[in-house]
Amino acid sequence: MARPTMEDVAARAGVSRALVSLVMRNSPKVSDHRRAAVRAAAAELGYEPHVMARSLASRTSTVLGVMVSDLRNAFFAEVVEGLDAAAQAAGFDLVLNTGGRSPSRERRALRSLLSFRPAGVVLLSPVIPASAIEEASRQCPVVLVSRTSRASTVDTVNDDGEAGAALAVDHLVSLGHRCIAHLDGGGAATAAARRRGYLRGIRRHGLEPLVVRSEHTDTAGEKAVRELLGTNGPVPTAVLAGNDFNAVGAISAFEDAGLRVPGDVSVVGYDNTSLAALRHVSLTTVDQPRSEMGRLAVEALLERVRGERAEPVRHQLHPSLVVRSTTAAPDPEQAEET
Amino acid sequence: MARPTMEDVAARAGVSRALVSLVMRNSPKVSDHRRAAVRAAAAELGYEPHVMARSLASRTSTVLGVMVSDLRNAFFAEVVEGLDAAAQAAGFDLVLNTGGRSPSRERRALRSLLSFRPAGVVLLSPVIPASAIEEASRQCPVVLVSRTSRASTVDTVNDDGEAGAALAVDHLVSLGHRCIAHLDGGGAATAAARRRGYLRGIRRHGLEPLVVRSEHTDTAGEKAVRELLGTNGPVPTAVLAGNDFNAVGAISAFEDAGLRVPGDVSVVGYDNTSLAALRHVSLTTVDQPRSEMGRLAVEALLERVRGERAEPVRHQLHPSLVVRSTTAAPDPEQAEET
DNA sequence: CGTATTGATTAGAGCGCTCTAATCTTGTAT
DNA sequence: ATACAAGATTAGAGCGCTCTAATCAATACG
Repeated sequence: MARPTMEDVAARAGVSRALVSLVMRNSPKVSDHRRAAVRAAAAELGYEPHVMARSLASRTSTVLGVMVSDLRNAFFAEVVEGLDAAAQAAGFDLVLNTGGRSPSRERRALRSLLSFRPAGVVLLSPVIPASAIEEASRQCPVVLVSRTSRASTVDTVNDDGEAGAALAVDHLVSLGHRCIAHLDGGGAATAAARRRGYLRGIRRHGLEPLVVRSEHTDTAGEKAVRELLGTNGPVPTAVLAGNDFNAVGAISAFEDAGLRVPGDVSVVGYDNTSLAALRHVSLTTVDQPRSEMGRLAVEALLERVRGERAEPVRHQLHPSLVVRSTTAAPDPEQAEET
Repeated sequence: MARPTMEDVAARAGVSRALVSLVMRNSPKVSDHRRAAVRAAAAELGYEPHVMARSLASRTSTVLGVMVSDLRNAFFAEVVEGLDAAAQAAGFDLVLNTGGRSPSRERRALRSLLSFRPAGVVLLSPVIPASAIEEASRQCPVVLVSRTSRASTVDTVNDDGEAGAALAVDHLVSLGHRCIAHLDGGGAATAAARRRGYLRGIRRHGLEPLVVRSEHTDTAGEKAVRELLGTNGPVPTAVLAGNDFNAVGAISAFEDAGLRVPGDVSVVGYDNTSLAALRHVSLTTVDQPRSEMGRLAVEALLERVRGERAEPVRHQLHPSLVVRSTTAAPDPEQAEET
């Protein structure tokens, strides 16, 4: 298992270690003759440079640390795919951790990532306090995805949740809905913007807002809808869920209660995860360009690494509405009742 | 951004670099007095050891390379969570890559992982040829998840797909089904075992097998069912899909054709991904213990690393059936027709 | 024919750490 | 006091690489 070193290659090719180093880094100042000899020797030995040794010697890193709060959430998994694609293209590698939405675990995970002296760190929807993030940003560039920051040392990549939620409201209103509820994402980092967008949209159309506190899970969505149906207030003809999972839970609860989606009630999700795209679910939802977000996060990091930029950048991506089969014009009868 | 080194801590604490090294590694042979001084100095400077330098000097690695063919597939994402948990517990970090089911990309990804001189490598359902895997296993321990191998240098972690599929068939038969089709997973690594289990189960009950070629995606599941319904052969009263995605696609197609699940036709998935657990989907499926698989993969690697074992280990996990709402006794009328 | 000049190659120090072997302190027995 | 373990501390080499500065070879020029 002892792999060959640069020294071995040098000996075999009959040159110095330094020359092998130049060849491995594709330096132009090597004669074709020697280059070929080194290449051949390396191939015969199956030699590949040791990234850690390289990193140590060159005082640079090709590692990007990634802390993902929960990989099981398809949204994050897809952002990670985007990160990976961009990183591979730029010759970087990802060191990945999960934080499980627990501040202490996240702190440990972040510490672990930083001990690699990475070129940069991506935090996907972290729950640790801003101070911990700023502290990390003193060690290397940090970019936040799905979380905002005011620190001038950290970049952010978010979708414009306010615009996205407003988009969904506009869609529902244009279908004829007048009573539209929002299942709030509770403590989730993205929840506040979505709620603001919902409220803004509703008020612009002169309607009454109805916000039900929930969470970004399907069971929470179910529970919220049960509560909604249990009150003696008006039953909305449409619901904007906090995210896709929440929406799917809401749909379940409606169907359990004998209401058809979209016949009796329309449901809109948020994120456009692969779940929403399944024909069986076919959820109308707001798309966040996830791989694009991953790409931008890597790009932001590399700009800092290369010293091309010192001021923070706040990427705010334009969400778009994806209309599928869970929204339709409201049932005329029911609409009259309201 | 220049982080403190061991030298800085040593100077501040008034001791040698070697002593700081001992403290950082929790060596017992350091006096309490000095230990406290070093700890204090490290804390004041915000010092954390540089894992790469440590790795280089100690000739050991705390890195585990992970190549995942597709993170978007919840199954893999969940195995990665299991890997992460086990790795963190053992003080290891994951370097993660995706191969996108493309042999050339996978090769590159694997090469990239190996250049870290990792303690071991986990390959999740790789598509590269066995020879490439064996070659890698000469560099460091390799464990395969969801793929088999005969090489004595590589370990494997798989569920017993044959048993799992047979389990599903038994369940359907016990409900009274006599005509049970299987949507084959096509080229997927796990497909063959599942097909074998299906055939074995079907024959043991003296039934006629009906295998439809498909893929492990929801669109393929839909397509396969459309084909099934288009033929003038018997329409099965139950279907064992290749995996959960495939099952969800199949359900869509049945419902589009006016058949109710499970009223007219029962559907069983495979994997028990989070998708299946969603109440809205509530799919009867065969559970693979994903995080356990991740844990076992890490364990196998560490056993090799510690030299505790040289012979290959073939973990074959017992799948279990999770009965939800997509299976029921067949409609008596339709059963008579058959 | 000597001397710049350019391009190709290499020696050697050093990245931040670990690890072995040597050195320095103690405490204890004599 | 004196010797000697046992424990605590440190010097120094080295992990596999990069990078600067120096060396060497080959051509060009007056």
